[in-house]
Amino acid sequence: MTDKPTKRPRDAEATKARILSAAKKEFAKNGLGGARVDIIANQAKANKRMIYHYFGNKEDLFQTVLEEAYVDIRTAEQKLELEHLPPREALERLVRFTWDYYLRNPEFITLVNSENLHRARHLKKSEVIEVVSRRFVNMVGGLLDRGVEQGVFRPGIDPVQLNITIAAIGYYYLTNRFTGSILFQRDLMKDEALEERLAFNIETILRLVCVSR
Amino acid sequence: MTDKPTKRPRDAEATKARILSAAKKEFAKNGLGGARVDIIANQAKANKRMIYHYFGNKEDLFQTVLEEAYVDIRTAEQKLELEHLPPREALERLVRFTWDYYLRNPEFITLVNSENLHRARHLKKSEVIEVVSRRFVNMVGGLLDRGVEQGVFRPGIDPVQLNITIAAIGYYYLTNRFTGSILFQRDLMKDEALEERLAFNIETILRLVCVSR
Amino acid sequence: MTDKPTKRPRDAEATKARILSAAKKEFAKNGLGGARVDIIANQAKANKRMIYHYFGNKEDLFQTVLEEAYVDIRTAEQKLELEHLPPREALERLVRFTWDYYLRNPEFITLVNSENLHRARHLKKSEVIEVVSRRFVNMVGGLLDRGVEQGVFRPGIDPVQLNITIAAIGYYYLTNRFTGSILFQRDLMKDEALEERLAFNIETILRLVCVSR
Amino acid sequence: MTDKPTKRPRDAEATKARILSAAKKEFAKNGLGGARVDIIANQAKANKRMIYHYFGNKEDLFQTVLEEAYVDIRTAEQKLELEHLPPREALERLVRFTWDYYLRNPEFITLVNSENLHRARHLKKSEVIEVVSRRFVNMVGGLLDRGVEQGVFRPGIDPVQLNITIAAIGYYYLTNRFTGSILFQRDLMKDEALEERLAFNIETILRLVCVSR
DNA sequence: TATGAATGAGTGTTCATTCAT
DNA sequence: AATGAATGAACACTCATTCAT
Repeated sequence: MTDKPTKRPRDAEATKARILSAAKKEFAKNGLGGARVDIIANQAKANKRMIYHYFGNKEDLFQTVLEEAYVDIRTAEQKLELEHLPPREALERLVRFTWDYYLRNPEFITLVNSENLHRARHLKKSEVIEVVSRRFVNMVGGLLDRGVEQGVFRPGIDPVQLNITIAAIGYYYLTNRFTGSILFQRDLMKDEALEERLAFNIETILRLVCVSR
Repeated sequence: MTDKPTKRPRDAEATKARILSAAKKEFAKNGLGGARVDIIANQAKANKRMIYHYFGNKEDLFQTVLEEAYVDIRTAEQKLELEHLPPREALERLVRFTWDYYLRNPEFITLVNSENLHRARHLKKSEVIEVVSRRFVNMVGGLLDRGVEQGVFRPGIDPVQLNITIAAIGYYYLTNRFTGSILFQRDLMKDEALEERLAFNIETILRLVCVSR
Repeated sequence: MTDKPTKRPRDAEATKARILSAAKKEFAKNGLGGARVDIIANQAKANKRMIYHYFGNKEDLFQTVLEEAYVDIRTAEQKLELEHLPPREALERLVRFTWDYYLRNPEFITLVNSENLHRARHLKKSEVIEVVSRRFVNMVGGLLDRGVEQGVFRPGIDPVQLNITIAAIGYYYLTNRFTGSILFQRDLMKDEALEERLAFNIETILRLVCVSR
Repeated sequence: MTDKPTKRPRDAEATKARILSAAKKEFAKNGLGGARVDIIANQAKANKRMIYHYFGNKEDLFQTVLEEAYVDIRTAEQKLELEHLPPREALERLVRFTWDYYLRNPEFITLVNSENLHRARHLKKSEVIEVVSRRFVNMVGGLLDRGVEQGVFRPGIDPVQLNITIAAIGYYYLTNRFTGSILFQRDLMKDEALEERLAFNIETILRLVCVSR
């Protein structure tokens, strides 16, 4: 705070951050195998050597990018403060958030796809993941319990299955938007289509979870 | 059709078939970019040169594999004969079929993922796809109409959104089974888990479509 | 023998031979680590890809070169037909041969040096080596026995130690010819120096092995 | 010598020494080409930049290490005080010393090998080497003269050839211990083997030099 | 004196594709 | 119809060395 609080010597942190950002983009665009280290280096306005210096190798860089992506979404979810909303609103908010997050962070989806193509080889080695994941499941579990208590949610719903379903109905639509647009011969990404889909997804989840009255 | 119905120049057709089969496997396992032409040739017990002879190049081979995959699933769907079942049973059957098909043909999912990573570049060039797709949407649309007519389905449901949702809840679970198993710390692929998921998916769709009574 | 007895299709064997020859040169000149695959390919008038096709990788190529070098010298030794000479002449012939071989095949020395720098990592994996080596030790052992029998060689000499010594006094002189020429301030490689050294070596071995009379 | 006998700018000298020691190890292990500047810096607990500051570049560092190695062995040899021993004992002592020195300073051998691979490029530029070398040859020459005078050594032996032979029979055995152990299928480095070899070497030299009586 | 950041030119290796038979 | 040989462009990764502080 005294002398040079912000400026670091030749700014290693900034370089690392630029590399990570460029890597996320490139991995998202082309997958782990298709991504090019040269391109990452250029986009980061860094030297290829720096990537190996800071991140070891391409796979370790991918792992770091992936971990960061998971931590980011889980962190954002924690900020939703669902506890302060009535269960139904909270649930709707979660569906809406999930959809919006995927929409605004399309890299997340591609990274996850790539990781699954590689059988989660990198996530297996990660240590940060479990913690953030567990907290998330508990959050949804708590919401479900609260809803049941108040008589607005059906009892007996598995929070893991619900989580998966909420993710699925957004994720699938977006990851398969290219083939989908051809198969169904409509532009799945135009604004009205996106709004329509979100509404459909909210309806799907509410009908699944809420007691019919 | 008329000339030589039984006796084809057997070797050529067989070689093509072996190449296609090996290619589907390899593309599914490693994606378009990660697949190796050498490996396809070896697995097909064919010569690398044959691949180029019959299919032009790697991308064209991928396109052929992809088209075949879509034709296969659409053909199987047509055989369901949903028209002969009551709407509710027909809908459940469709959900069940979709799930089973993905489960038994995991290559389909990976091929589609790969194609979307490449922004449906190959599907765009395909001509066979539109036909089979349209027929499929009509089938589901017809089912919805019949269900509404009989008073068991809610009116106003978009068959495309429904299709996407039915696919999504199965597809997402299976394509993300590796990361999912780590995130949720359970084996998503053991028998009970699979049965449980199918039941959950049927419930999701029925609650979405059927009138609550 | 009928149609095209000598010419092979696009001559894979010739290419392999050219690669091996170029590799021997390059490895001898620069050691395993210092050798450049590019240079080997160029010198062999072959493509770099061919090296990997035929030999796997750089290390395997080195192993092949090394094995060939050992087989070559052991084969040449077998052709000496020491059995047909009186023991003393046979022994002298062996010393002379060893010296000449090192002199005419300087790559052999450098290859062996390089392999020892790498702790014989490649030779350990070789299967051909043991056979040819054993035959060689037996040859010298037989010669010693014969000399003892005839009363011209001292008894109790270990053939392995003798082998090593015969090799050592030639090998060391030649492998260290560069530093030696500076240290001793004479050109160790001029003709007279070479002749003088050979004579010295013969004297060394004969005095070591023969009975003094 | 006079000015600041005890208190040197300690850190600088210590850093240089640590670098030299680490460099000797690394060069001995991997040769000039295979040695890594990073590793030397790390092992020396110094900064890579220091190496360039104190020694110019990698090759100059190698030259310094090499010179030091030669000075060390020549210095040790001078301490033998062969003049105070009877010729035969003095000669045996020299053979024994040479063997022991190689055994206890294996880096020396590898450094010399590496330098010869590079055609003594660095030694050529050195100025200290000639002095120490000449003194050494003179020492052996003096010993030979003394032995001849006393009637125990044969006349006419070239001290340079003798030097080379004494070195050769130890050096070769040790530098080729890895390939040798495989070729001869015995562990050349176990204690008995080493003792046996030393005895054999002493015998070889004594028979070569001493008059047969 | 000392150090972490940064780089350009390589280095082994891989791959889709074409050539010659 | 089928095949082994050959290639050029690219790719992940490395290294000695210099820059900036």
